Amino acid sequence: MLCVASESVRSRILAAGQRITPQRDLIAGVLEAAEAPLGAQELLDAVALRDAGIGRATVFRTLQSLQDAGVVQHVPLPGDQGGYLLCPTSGHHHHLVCQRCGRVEDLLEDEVALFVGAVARDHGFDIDHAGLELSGHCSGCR
Amino acid sequence: MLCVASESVRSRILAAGQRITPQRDLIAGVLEAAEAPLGAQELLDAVALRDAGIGRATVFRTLQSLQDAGVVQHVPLPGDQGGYLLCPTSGHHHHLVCQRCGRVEDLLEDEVALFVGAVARDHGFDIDHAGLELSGHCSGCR
DNA sequence: GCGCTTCTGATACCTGGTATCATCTGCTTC
DNA sequence: GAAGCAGATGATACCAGGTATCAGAAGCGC
Ligand SMILES: [Zn+2]
Ligand SMILES: [Zn+2]
Ligand SMILES: [Zn+2]
Ligand SMILES: [Zn+2]
Repeated sequence: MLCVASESVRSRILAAGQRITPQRDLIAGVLEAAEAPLGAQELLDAVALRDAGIGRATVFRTLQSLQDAGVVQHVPLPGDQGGYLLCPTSGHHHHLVCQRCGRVEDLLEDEVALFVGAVARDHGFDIDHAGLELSGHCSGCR
Repeated sequence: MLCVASESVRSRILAAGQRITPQRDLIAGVLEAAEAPLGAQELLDAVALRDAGIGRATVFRTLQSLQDAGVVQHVPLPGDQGGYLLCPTSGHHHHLVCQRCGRVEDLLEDEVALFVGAVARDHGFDIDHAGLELSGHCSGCR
């Protein structure tokens, strides 16, 4: 099989008990090569460009599989529906996105945990889900 | 006109330069009476229950108007598309939602600003948009 | 290679939301 | 209180993102 995704991504897919198929390999490869989170339509287009035979449903199913495997995260963005991002690190974490160049940085989860803990304390809540969508302009785009 | 929304909500709509119509009054009233954020379908149903003549487009347009007027906020929720919430305070702020009873509390914006400022400093970003989606269980539902 | 299990593509469908446009109505002015 | 106009409404069609179904195809462990 012609490999499109990196070996590490392929092994993360396998580790989640999922099969490597040419479709998954290609879709993961497209996401891995992207500089910024890809929106649904962007991803569909980019995939169709490389193999027009891949069905719409397969793309969305693969996205779901990759999210389940912790390889891909959906990042909400202000205004639109957000995009999909292939992160080198597995597990739940949060992102800071540059609105101009699309550059993405992972937040320091310690800092996030500190904030969430403080909110939980102040409000007497058990917080078991935090979605953070931070965006702005990076040092280069300011 | 039979008033459904409170006088304060009506005056906030007027203050934003928008007209009071029976439809807006009713939709705002439904949101004002809700205990928890209403999803799109829930709102459509609740509105249709009170006046079946109100069109789908009007409901969504009114939601947009109320958001523009700062009267309603869209709150993202884990899993689904989130819901619409009529807040007593205008302006951009964030929410903490109980997943069980739907209870909503406003976050202390000072605390949010502190966190966002720390992230901005650490990453060298200008952060100009922060969407926070915190949810968990309140003291009563724990 | 074999076979089980999973995956795929086509298609139809669903939800949330927007565009269009002819008609109607809240609000201001007189 | 009536007139007139900007702005709102409802019907309808449309769009994007995403899911359900199902017959057929193909990955992987043996
Ligand atoms: Zn990441
Ligand atoms: Zn940038
Ligand atoms: Zn609020
Ligand atoms: Zn609760």
